[in-house]
Amino acid sequence: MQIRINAHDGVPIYLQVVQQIRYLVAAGRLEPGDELPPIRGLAEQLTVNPNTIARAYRELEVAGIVEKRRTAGTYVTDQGSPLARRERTKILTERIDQLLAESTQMGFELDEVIRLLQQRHTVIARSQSGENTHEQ
Amino acid sequence: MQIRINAHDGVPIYLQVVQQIRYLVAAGRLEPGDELPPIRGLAEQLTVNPNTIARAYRELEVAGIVEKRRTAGTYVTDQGSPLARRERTKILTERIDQLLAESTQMGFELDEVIRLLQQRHTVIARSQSGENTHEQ
DNA sequence: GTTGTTGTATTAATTCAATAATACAAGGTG
DNA sequence: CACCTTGTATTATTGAATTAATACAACAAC
Repeated sequence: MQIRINAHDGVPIYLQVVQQIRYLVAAGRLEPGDELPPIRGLAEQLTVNPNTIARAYRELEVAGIVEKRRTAGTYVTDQGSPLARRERTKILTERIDQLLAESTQMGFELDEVIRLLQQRHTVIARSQSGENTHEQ
Repeated sequence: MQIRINAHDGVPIYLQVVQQIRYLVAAGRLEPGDELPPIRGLAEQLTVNPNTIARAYRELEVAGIVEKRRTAGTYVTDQGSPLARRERTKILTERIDQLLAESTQMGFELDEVIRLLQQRHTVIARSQSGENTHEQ
């Protein structure tokens, strides 16, 4: 399991783990049914307390990314069953409201926001598939 | 100055003040040139330490929302001079990238995001002009 | 100059999230 | 059963962010 922790960048360790595993799943490097490393194993590998990993796994479980089987380990879920669509829409709506509040505050018009959104989408999509295109 | 503080909702007091003043400015209830209440006055009104209000005002100043005149008080800026467009675009780009990452993670397509964005924009715009529609 | 108002600076107390130490519970396998 | 591996629960420690106590500095009005 390729996970890198940076202890001094302000982002809590458990969050770094959550984010990186989310990314691995999103990228298809971890597929439904795959087993995650046991809590203790990953904790040891990262030189971190098992509770910290347990917390990360718990968050991933709540988010519907993984499921735990009591004494048998932690597995990537079948996806599609992560959260009901209604729930996901609710979360997305919150994020969008926040974005709108800030962009309005900064004096952007709606169509400017949408234009930038589309632009970033293509930029990001390209850098995901292609390889290292530049960012910025 | 109509500001309401909720001491028990997890959001730091200074941030609540910042957000509410930002909102007052955005809504036009506070106009360029208007004077904010003196730090001590607002602190007393909210039963809070003056430093807490000072911090809020400082953040508003950094954000370009207000300016301080040494011993004469704190005033809403002329706006238009808040942050250079390039700087604002940079910030907005960060927010948008974050939104895209999350929405992709949750399985939304770009046009779903845009559709919801447009929808929320009209909903919010309506509730702003109308008056107090429900918040929550 | 004195006084009263404005914002500022320094330091201390407090609170809370993150992490760790440690012990517990459940289930599979010989 | 005995044992090993899995995740869980409880409690303590730590460190950063928030808030407060208190004293300072600048300027305007008298």
